[in-house]
Amino acid sequence: MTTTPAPAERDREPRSDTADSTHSPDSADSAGSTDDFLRLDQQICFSLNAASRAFGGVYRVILKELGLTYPQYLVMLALWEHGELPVKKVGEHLRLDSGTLSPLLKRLEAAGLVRRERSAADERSVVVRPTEEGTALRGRAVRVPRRIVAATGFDLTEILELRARLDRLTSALDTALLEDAPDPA
Amino acid sequence: MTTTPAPAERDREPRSDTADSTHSPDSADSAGSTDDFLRLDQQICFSLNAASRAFGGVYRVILKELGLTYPQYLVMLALWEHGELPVKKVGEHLRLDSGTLSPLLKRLEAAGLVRRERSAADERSVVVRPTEEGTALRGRAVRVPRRIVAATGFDLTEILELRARLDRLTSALDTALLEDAPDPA
DNA sequence: CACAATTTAGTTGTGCACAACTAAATGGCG
DNA sequence: CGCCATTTAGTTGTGCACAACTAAATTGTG
Repeated sequence: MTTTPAPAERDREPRSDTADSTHSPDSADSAGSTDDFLRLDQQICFSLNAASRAFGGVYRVILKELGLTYPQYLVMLALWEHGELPVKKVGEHLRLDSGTLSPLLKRLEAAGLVRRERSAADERSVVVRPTEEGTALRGRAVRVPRRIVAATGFDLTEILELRARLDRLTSALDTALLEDAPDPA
Repeated sequence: MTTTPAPAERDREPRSDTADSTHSPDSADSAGSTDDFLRLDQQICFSLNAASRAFGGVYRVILKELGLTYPQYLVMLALWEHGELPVKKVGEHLRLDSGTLSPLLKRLEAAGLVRRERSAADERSVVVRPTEEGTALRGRAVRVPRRIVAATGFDLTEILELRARLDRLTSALDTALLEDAPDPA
């Protein structure tokens, strides 16, 4: 118990200037009005991040018995759905690039769940397909989503609504990123 | 675009591969329901994850001019709010353990933004406090949240609602984890 | 007081995310 | 045909997340 002296910061009161989005962010300290926005528990991304990691913990426990990590599980989901995919397509489905996928797929291959082979038609492409063992794993994975949903305590309607909202958020953020950091040259 | 021969396996209803002993009893209301749950685009965690990483991209661009990563920014937020904190408390605020924080704080210290010193009262504890430079950075960080909010395209009401929902989700997941995980018999 | 249990940071090892880069194959174009 | 821009995976390096562990200080209890 650290017996912190509690150095008497200013009282942080949830000021009701919240909708004051047009207020100029100019002057230096501005310790009053914009203060609230800097509070940790006001940050949407923090809540998002925390939820994502909380999910990670639950998935870690549940997927342990399948011998998968969560990203590996996502790859297997994509393969179960599509049968086989070039690395490129896997990356599109999962929003991951080869820097993440190459070692991940190598681990899945080492675990005997997928095989990777260069496409004959296009030697640049590497096609990933589940092995028999990988396909068999699907039977054991079927119960995972239900257990996850149960852990959230949300009903299906609420989940669908949240999902829609998050997808819209992701789109907006992607768009903002493209508008802000272009280098079209 | 790889001119995939389109293996025509789009429609899969492989009920036969689930010959395991433990038959899922509950619900099982309609045909194909289990199948749908395994679809990638049905997974709430995937949407959450994607949103979290999309945020990461936006923060990366915005925080670059402050020389901070997102987790480093969160630490600075906590320090700006509380003045100084032992590592333990930082971890509680951010839901991070020492395995993550120790190297992160070391990098912040190397950047000259914080100092770390052993508490005299309790030699186990290490107190983190912002340097003058670290405190000064706050002035430049003040406008970050507004830019983030702008990038989402959400209004404040919607953000608050989403945040509340996510926090509730995180609580539920944490609870489920505590109930499920420990069985040290 | 002695000493075991707990608390607190730190270290090590594994895996993911992503930027920046390399290498090889492909396709377009003169 | 020869050449070059593009596409596709892979590699390297940095940083975060977390489990499992260590070391040291502190606390509780007899």
